[in-house]
Amino acid sequence: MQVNPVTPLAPSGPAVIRCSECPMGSLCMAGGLRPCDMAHLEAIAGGRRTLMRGEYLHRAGDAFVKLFAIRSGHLKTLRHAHGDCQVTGFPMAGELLGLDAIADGRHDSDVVALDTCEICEIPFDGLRELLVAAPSLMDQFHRALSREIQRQQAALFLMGNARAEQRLALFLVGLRARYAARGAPSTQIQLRMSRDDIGAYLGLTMECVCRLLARFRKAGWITLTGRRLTFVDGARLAALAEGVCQEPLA
Amino acid sequence: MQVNPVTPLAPSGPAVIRCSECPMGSLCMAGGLRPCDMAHLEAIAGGRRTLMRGEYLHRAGDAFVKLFAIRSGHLKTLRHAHGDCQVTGFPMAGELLGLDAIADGRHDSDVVALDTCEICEIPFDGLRELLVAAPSLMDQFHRALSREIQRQQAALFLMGNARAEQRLALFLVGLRARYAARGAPSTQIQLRMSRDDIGAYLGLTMECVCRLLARFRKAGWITLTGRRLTFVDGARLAALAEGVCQEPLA
DNA sequence: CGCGCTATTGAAGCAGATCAAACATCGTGG
DNA sequence: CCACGATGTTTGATCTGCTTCAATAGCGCG
Repeated sequence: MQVNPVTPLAPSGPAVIRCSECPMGSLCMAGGLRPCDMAHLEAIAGGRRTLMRGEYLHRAGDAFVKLFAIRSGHLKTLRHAHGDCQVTGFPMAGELLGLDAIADGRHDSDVVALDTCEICEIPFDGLRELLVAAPSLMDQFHRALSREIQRQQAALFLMGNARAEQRLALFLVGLRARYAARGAPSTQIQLRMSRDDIGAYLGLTMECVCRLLARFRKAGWITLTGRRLTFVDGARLAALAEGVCQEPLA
Repeated sequence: MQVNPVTPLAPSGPAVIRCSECPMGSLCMAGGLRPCDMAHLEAIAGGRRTLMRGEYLHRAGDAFVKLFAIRSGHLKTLRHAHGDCQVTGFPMAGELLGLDAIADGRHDSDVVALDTCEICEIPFDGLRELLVAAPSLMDQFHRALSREIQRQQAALFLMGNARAEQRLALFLVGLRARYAARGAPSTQIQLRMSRDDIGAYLGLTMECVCRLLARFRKAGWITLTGRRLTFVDGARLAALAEGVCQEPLA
């Protein structure tokens, strides 16, 4: 029942030093680069860092010096203001962190590891110089920035228009799709975040998330024991996520 | 009572041809550029366009060819999916549009003029070449992208955590701040969008927006006749926006 | 002057929040 | 090994803020 200890999502044993050999290359910035540009990127993306569960990659207010690329592991990004706290995302392997800090040279969110994470550090000053020399990398970088805007807009749309049931369904199928995009098994996944985190991400309370998960389970769309989630009727779930309103689901 | 017909927010009479002379220069991408870089930008940012109220700058699905810089006027950006429609922003003079379309070469939102607008067109291919040649422009561009991410994150936070009263207060003080940042009179402003638009932006119904505006009016914090809004007790409104929970406001 | 659109106000219903309590799960130390 | 507390999850009961539906009022404009 246990998955193979070495999967694209588990921390790899010895640190991989080259972007060209990184299993996440196609998702991270290095995707679609000419080999020589790749070499340049490797040259500046020297730093590695390992985070244990609960450790912070950075906190709101920290000076922005580097971008971070996730080599493996799962994290959550947080934003707070006067007591309230919102989870803004659950970044995972192959994603880029810190893009929102470029504008004013200071991070405005916390980033916490949900499990053991391997992180690449990309000094922004070095990257800036490199972008000028390697246009394909620059394009890649701009796409990454733009995609981040899209992601936020989609999330915003979700919060504004979808009701709880739909939000959660969308969250689940989105999560599944992200694992699938990484070539990882996606019909059965281990949730790395608490119900509370999910709630804070979707703008719902923990209790509400629980009840909805129970409904999905009773409807036979998923099975869920603890944080082990299995998609049983993915199509039905996806339909709900798309807003196709079916029977009110008792 | 009528404002001077020539203000930074009104469409200027004869088209200004040079970025260096554009009244919005400091807010748009040209801010803080070396004069020679400015000249380059002027060279590629040739196209001008005037939109009348209700006209579309572009629609979801349109191919992405140019970025748009707003020289004057007000617009709204829309996103839809299966019937539902969300207003994602009310861009105004000095802001850049289209950054979300870079990633996949296709716009995924509609942009509609709320009044007469003058728009600069910046061919993206030209800009890309220019960025390589002019590092200061590249930095400026990255800041613009990053700031857009921040804006979306802030909006997301709002939707997730703030209740209706606070959202609307935040919307109003935000609007005021944006006028102030442009050097325009900001204690009395003309809303360019309908109550419905405000609702669709804040994730509320039009009725709810109306009721809240009525409350703010009764509390003596604003006056509002039609779309003419005056801030009377800005501090109180700002306090509410910041989440300082005061008396329940009858 | 009357038509159409936007805005306002009222009454009723409901989705999700809040409060509260039981129940797993898990690491830890006796 | 089990008892233990800490943490996370589940379910129930009640409450409330916002939506929905409906009707009226202003306002601009031909």
